[in-house]
Amino acid sequence: MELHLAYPGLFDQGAAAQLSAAMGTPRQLNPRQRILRANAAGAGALYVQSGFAARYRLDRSGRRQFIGILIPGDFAGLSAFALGRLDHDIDSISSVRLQPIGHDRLVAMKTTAPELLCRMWQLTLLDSAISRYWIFRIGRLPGLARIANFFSEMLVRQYVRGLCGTDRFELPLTQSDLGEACGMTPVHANRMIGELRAEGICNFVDGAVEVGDFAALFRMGQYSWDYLYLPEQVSADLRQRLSPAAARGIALQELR
Amino acid sequence: MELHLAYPGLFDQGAAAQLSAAMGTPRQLNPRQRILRANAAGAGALYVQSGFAARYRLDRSGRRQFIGILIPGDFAGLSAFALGRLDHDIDSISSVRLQPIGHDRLVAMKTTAPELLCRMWQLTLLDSAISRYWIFRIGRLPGLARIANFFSEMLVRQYVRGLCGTDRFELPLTQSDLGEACGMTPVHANRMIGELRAEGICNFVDGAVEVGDFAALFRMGQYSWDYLYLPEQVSADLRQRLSPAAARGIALQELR
DNA sequence: CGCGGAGTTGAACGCATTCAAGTCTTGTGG
DNA sequence: CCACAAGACTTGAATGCGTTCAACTCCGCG
Repeated sequence: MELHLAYPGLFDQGAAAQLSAAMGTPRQLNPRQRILRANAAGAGALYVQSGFAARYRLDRSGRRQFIGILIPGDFAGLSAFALGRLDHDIDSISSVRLQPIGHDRLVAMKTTAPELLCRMWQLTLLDSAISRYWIFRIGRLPGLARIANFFSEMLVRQYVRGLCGTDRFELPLTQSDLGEACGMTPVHANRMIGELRAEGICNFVDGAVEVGDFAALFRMGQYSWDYLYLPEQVSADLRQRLSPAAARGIALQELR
Repeated sequence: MELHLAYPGLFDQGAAAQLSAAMGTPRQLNPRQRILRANAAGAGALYVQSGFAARYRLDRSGRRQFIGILIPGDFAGLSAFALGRLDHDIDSISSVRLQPIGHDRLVAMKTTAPELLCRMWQLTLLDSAISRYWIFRIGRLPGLARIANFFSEMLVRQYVRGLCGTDRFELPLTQSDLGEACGMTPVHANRMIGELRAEGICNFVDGAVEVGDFAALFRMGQYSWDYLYLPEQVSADLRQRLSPAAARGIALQELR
């Protein structure tokens, strides 16, 4: 089974094989299904083999705020394993194929493969870094930049796992979902998308984003991927694709 | 050395003693000093013995977005230990007393005290849960509720460590800081504070919050502390203080 | 054929920002 | 001791970004 080159820099060949061996039989979920419920007791982790899912919290009147997106190669429920329960809900967005790693298998790793468990810790820390970046995005950036920044993250996270190129990537969200992810109304999300389209930066249509101008997208969103802890080689590749000029030695500070 | 009953439910007497023993000599920092710099190589962790600090990221024009507040009993730099570097800056807000736990001490724990390291993992997951809740707060709540919700978190996190009662707590932020924490301008933060004061809910003055109406504060902010993973006993105590009626068997659904 | 969900667009409203001017406190130097 | 500068807080007024409400199109599906 393929691990999507999961988590560049974190898992080597051997670790991926070990992980793969620990996984149970996959289960398939339809779009818009509950994957994990808040407060549910932790019971192992779920590896997202394909499809997209969303972590979210509800406000008093029942409206959702996305607090994270799971893409192929992510784990759901790792924190519930370590903390005993989950503090938020997770729903599938598109059809999703999940592979469980039983609670006992994870416990067993403590003795049989401690450094694998250490990698799991790092995964949860990566999630944490991503959450912090979401705070920055929603707290500091105006609407247009917020969408561009969000798209940028979705692009990079998929790109570094070999799930897409730099000119197009899957994003099976509705415009309402997009609003819930970026802390704005669906109507406003729609308008911001329209603006990005009008400027030729990208086009969000049919559950995917067609990227017209890679560099402009990142610039518009003030995007920086430092928080994703990519290995230098991967980061350099991205920098080079973002700006071939920089690869020829011309420094572009603002792109870091 | 006192550990502030740190992290209710996570550390028992023995673990606290072990932790305490691993700590180096404290260092004192003035307000508004850099504690850790983004991209700095990880070098152990810093226990916050007293004082307040803020994690933040800068936007392109140099304005800060707070992505977390460190209160006494928190650790700074734990994630940098596990991931190798830090993705954000940390500054002191007030005077801060920090006690370092060297990188080597942490590494040594892998073999000498693995379950202590496991608790450290849980701490980082708690941080992660708090970050997610910040996304919810900033993404979904209108200005007034945002402030109330933020105050509520600061109250609960300090209360459960025995750092305050329910009628007043330290919060040595300026109104500008408050704005940076809640994703709004200082001017607007000022107005929201004024409204809370006018309604008799709380008064933010001289680096502390005087709580006029505990329950109203939480209600106004739609606050729920489920994400803090408090032990049931602690949570029950809070519930009881929040609403003595509930303790007499009258269910109040909206309070979680 | 009609329904419902997703997307689009217009117009009015309002929350939050911006700009600006002012007070108050604190610390520093004359 | 007072003068002054700087930072924190406060307040008013104008502006504008984003929400809300509403109507309409498009499309897939029963």
